[in-house]
Amino acid sequence: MNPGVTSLDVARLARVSQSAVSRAFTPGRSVSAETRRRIMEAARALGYRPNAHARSLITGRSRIIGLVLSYLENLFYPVALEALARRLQRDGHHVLLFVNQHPNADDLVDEILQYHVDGIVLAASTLSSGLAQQCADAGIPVVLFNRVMAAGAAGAVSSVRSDNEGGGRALARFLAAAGHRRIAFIAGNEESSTNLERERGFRDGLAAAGLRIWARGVGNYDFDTARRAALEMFARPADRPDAVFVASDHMAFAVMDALRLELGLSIPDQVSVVGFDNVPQAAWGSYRLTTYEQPVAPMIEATVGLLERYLAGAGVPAAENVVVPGALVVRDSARQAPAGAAPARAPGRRRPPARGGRA
Amino acid sequence: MNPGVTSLDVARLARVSQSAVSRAFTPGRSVSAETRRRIMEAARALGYRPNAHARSLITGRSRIIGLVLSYLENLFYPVALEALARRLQRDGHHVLLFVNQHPNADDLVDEILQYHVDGIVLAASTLSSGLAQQCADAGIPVVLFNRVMAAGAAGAVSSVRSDNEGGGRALARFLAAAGHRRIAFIAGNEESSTNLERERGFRDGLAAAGLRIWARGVGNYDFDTARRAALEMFARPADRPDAVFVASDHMAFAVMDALRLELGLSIPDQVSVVGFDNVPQAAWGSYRLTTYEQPVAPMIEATVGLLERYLAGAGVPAAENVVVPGALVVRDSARQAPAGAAPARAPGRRRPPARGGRA
DNA sequence: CTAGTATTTGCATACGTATGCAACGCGCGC
DNA sequence: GCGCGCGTTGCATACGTATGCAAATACTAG
Repeated sequence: MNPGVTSLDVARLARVSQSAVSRAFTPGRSVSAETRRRIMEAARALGYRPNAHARSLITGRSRIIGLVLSYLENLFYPVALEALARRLQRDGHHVLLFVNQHPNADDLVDEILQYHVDGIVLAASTLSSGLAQQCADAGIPVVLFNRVMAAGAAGAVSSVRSDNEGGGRALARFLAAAGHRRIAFIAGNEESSTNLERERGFRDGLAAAGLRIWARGVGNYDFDTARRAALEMFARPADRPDAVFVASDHMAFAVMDALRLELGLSIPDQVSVVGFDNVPQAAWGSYRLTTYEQPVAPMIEATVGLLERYLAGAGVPAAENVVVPGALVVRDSARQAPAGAAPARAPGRRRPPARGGRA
Repeated sequence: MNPGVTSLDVARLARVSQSAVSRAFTPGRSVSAETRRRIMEAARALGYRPNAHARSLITGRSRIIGLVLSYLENLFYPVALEALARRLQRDGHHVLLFVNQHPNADDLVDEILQYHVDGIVLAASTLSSGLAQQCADAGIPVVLFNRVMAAGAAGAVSSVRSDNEGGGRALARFLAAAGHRRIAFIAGNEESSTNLERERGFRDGLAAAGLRIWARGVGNYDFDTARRAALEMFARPADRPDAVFVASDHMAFAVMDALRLELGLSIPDQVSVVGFDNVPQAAWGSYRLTTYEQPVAPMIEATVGLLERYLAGAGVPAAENVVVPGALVVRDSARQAPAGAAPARAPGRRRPPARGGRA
């Protein structure tokens, strides 16, 4: 029966002081080998485990990272969540989950701060900036994952994201090189930084090829909204786009289904579709989606790196905005440039993901 | 600056005792309206929030539920996770996440117990039973989600699952009624209770129609393993199955892709495919998978209900095994019985999910 | 107006651990 | 042999809150 057994009980059994027990369980504290052995033996006999709450009450660190997210149906987030939890666990940290219910964002701040988390990861492309700012004001390091703050409100809020703008540009170049001329765009949440950056890069890339966006719809990062946007966009055969960039893979699947099954279009013969994220499903046979990869592992590594740097040095250093480079992943959902004209088809693995620079 | 401001600071500013502050923040404690107002005002002015760790040190409740899972790529788990977190948040609880790294299951127990969680939800169809037992021995209520313990080790471990056996039986009946005769099965993890129950129900259902499993493969609940199992199973055209039940939707997608795109088979004309779970993707146009729904909302409700009953009454009552009824969801991935012969096609919503009985 | 009760408040202590400080023992070099 | 320094150990206290108990206050009935 574990609860109730305290460091004092262990101390009594091992015939040492309570402090000794505490020190035995704190790496880097000075305890003789013999004493430690006796203590550990007693601890095992009693089934003792240090009480994390008492511990964090003293030390001021909870070894808990708060994670805020809002929409798990887009596989990008579960995958990132799993990677983050695994990575933090390696260093003895753990993830406390907060799901963002829209109306009461303030309550959420309250709840997070009560737990005195060591850091906060905000992983939701759509999220009130106020939340981040409030937490940062409370002196807790905040890392935005897959998102940046609006330019004005700098604050002590860091961010990690992939190269959304570069990705958008690469996709535009890819579509243009394949000879597409009527290229459409289906946006995610129009106010989200991810969408703004991807769209900007995409427009830039098109402009470089002397093109503009042919048609534009809004999918709001939601499966069914994206489906309806696609149906509307492709309603009139006359001025139908011949390619479409959908701002997330998750929406791109909806678009592909709508085009193929509801409108009877053939992909990529009649229309090319490209997405963004490279979630696992993008590799599935039914989609084989050409997309821009957000490299989860390096992004998580950067996120944890930022957090741990904060934890090591007391006080919150200046905010950093890390941009992790992604990579174009070419599959079969989009027509390709005639051989020799454009970037070659990447057959297997893409270039290895590297640690990002700063903005 | 929130950290550092304590109930004592609030007390001083509001000219009351620290106890009064504590009571003002504990619902149900006796404080006069006027005092509470003054306290809350002072608290707001200082940006005070009660320290959850100090609180749980005293009360013995952390308002934290530990959640253990291992594989988030199957959307069933993210969806359940989101529902669980949302539901718990409503009552002021939160989810602390533990990802099961296989080798060191014992370390995991240690980590969980250190946080003195109020309860544990084990949501992974494949997981060492020892973990559950150890936590239960420590006096913490454990609920297995989508899983039961092997018959022998009863213990104080409760469980919530859907009607796997009934689901398997329903799917068998459905396939048999449609006139299939060479009906195959692709298993998940062969030792998992979910797979055992689904397979047993399926065999029963086939037997009732005078049939047996025509061919059997193992997908281990993994996408690519399932794909390979399907390719092998359908390799020889001569004795090819005409229908296959895949033990989870996640694997069923792999199977459908393999059959259609790698073997050129037409679904459901040449072969019917049915799955289990009814994850969101099963409704997507490319799959339109006929499957048996595990009703997430009622399952979560039952899970939280069990936990809260434990928390209300001190001590852990007897273990309960809740079985939530599911429902067949008929779509287009499987041939249907000729009209009038078998259960009619369900066009829209299925019957509303209901609270389960006990086993 | 008084006695009695219900409600509110403060005091003191406890929860389980970490840590500064002083005391102690040991080994080393001179 | 002595003094010095280093590695261990115990003592005492602090972290921020909840709560039993007694004192004080407000309220009701007679």
